[in-house]
Amino acid sequence: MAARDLQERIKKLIVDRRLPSGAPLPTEPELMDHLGASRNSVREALKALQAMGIVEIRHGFGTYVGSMSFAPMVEGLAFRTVAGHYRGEDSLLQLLELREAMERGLVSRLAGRLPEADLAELDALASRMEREAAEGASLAETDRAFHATLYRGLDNVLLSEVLEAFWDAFHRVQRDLVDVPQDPRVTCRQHREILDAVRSGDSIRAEEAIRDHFGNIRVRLSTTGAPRPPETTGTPRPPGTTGARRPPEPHARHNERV
Amino acid sequence: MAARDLQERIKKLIVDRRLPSGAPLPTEPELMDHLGASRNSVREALKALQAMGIVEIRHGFGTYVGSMSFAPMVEGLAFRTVAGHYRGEDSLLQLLELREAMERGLVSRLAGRLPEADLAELDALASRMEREAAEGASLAETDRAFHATLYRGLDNVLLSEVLEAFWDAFHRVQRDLVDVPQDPRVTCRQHREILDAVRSGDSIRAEEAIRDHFGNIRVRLSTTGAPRPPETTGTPRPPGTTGARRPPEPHARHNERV
DNA sequence: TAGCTCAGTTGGTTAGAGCAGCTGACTCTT
DNA sequence: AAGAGTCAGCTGCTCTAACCAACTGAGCTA
Repeated sequence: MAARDLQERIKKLIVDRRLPSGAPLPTEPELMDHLGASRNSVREALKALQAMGIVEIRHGFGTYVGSMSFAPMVEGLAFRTVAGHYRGEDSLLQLLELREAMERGLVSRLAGRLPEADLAELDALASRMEREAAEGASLAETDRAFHATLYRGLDNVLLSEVLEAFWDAFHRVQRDLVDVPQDPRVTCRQHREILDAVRSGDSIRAEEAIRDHFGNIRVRLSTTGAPRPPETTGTPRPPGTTGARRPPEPHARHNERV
Repeated sequence: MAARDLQERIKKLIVDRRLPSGAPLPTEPELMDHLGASRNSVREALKALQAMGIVEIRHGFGTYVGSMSFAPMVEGLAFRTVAGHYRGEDSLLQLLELREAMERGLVSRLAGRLPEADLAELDALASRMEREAAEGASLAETDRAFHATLYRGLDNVLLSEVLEAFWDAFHRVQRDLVDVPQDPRVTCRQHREILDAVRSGDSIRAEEAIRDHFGNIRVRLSTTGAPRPPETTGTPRPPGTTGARRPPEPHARHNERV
């Protein structure tokens, strides 16, 4: 009766007091008093809120209103993808398609509308990428910056963050799961093409450039083999005990909508 | 040193044992034993995982591998939007733009590719919406079903779920924050137009239909006034105590990337 | 003045007890 | 024998009390 409520009440407290990101929340004892719950329950509620990015906890320092970034979503998305991958689903490909769908829909909107400053920055990033490719260094960070800079011009923070979140989730999973045999030069050329297309203002061409880029990644994904299994440790729990517990049963979803 | 680790280790346990959604996890005492932590710490870790949708807890029954739905993301996204709205940001509009961007990018892909069965279902939904509009009933549920059915044909569960999550977040916030004076007949006509465009296979027209539809919602949003403030209860904490706590300071983001 | 130590704040962790929801088997009634 | 009610024994939930660990700022020391 209390637990779900506590989270709700803490959130209400943040909204009611108009606390901005980074503002200090009451301390645990104060919350115990204010909410009329034990320290334990308060902490569990805070932990859950922390997992949602709503609250930020700093040991020996205090709890604060979180930056509400999408870091937790990245976490959940990445795990979902990894778990699905090991179960033989094409979850990684689906994640890639999600990114592609968003970027394709967006790039046409900013073709020809990007200010010269952003274009110059993208130029610099493309050059850096080429240099890194020549040196055999990792392109990942530059690739991330390229995509982030590209969509910054949309002037929608939420959109940018969601895109970056998807990028993060995809790359984290990709790094952990598959060894991608990539040709850096192709990647560089495709980024150049995206940039050129956007600069020229040709939205059709820009969309095609994005499609080619993702098509390339897609091919790399599909060429790598089946999931590589991790070691299976631990003993599976013996299912034959009495009591309240009902074994396996892929239980019906609880997504009751009100 | 333990807490962050515990979550990680529980996740590893799920992956290593290949537990599918709905599979039972070890009980709290078993986890205490397996992880070498106290009950409290285990519970806090589980609460965090629950908030991320990775784990599902049923009182008096057991803990299970979660459905990994986007319900938690909806929660976080909705809260972020509400908080931003009350701080005077146009967070709700940004959320709407996010939905529009995705749907615009996707609808062109399925123009002309939808099987007749799906088109028939969409027809039925559009009719239902018209009936509801005539009766003065709420269109929300039918609207949700329409959009969900539309993108089901993409055969990408992740994509569908993300879209539905965005829809849910948007409507929950809209319902809580603003009173939208909507003309149901316009909404119905626009859905018909989307359906017709998709059926005809004209992807340009489909994209325009989506843009019109969202443009309509956008107008409705902007006509409503400023944020309606909630009551401000409770006393702001006195900042002048000594000790470890540092007052306000919009702290620097901790998004250190590794 | 520069540096250190220490007190007092913060959250982190552990332990033990009892409460609450659920199931399956047992018992009593019909 | 069939049905309903009860109870034991699982499950997770909440509370209390104590101690540990991170951090800051004031005051002491050199």
